[in-house]
Amino acid sequence: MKAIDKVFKALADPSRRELIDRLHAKNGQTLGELCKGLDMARQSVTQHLELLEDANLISVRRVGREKLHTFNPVPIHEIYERWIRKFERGRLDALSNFKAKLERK
Amino acid sequence: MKAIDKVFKALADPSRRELIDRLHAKNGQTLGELCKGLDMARQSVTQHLELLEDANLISVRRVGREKLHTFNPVPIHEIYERWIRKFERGRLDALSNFKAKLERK
DNA sequence: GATATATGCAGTCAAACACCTGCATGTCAA
DNA sequence: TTGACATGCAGGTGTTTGACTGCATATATC
Repeated sequence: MKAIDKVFKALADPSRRELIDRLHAKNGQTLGELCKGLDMARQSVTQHLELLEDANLISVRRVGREKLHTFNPVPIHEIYERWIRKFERGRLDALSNFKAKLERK
Repeated sequence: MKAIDKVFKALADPSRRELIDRLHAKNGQTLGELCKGLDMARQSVTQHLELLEDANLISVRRVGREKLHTFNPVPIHEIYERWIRKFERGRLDALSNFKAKLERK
């Protein structure tokens, strides 16, 4: 499976997007920390995190008996650059008009 | 299911993203047209299109015996605004610095 | 060492997904 | 009106997903 496909798949689930949001708000959280308030079993959270890791959206390091998670924004940038940006053509044009106007001053 | 969830789900499949790409390249294509080159049965394509329509990513109108499809960029804009943009903070800051510099001139 | 805590591993299960086939209906055109 | 064409509808199937439970292992703390 292509890397970009994994990212889109990973983002398809609301629980996983919430996990990303939480890590973006506070990086380095443990598995246990991430479980709190996510009304589902620890194992389910683990599975979601594995999927996110496989899509390179988070990275993991062990410290003692704890597992610390870090959000990686690169794949989301790539999705934006390679796929979403082309649908934002209008806005990009607006920006380049803005620049052009300034250069004419 | 929340509207934004439907959009993410709809984007999770590569075939559906290809359909969007194709409609973005050329709007108003019929079902038959969209089937060509998409190595799968017509019914499968229909299902994908239904899902895209449900996510409001395309709209459909009938003309005679044909079904014409039109791409709607709004949900993708919304995903960008409501979810992706916050991870692009660095770039946004760069833009506002750019503006600030200009205003100081 | 004993106990509590954090996470890992294996297996189960229902529902959703992504595909298919066969037949039906509706529309255009000769 | 009849034949060709575009799409719709119903139902079937194998795989993946998203959740669970129970038990195992590793690490910190007393």
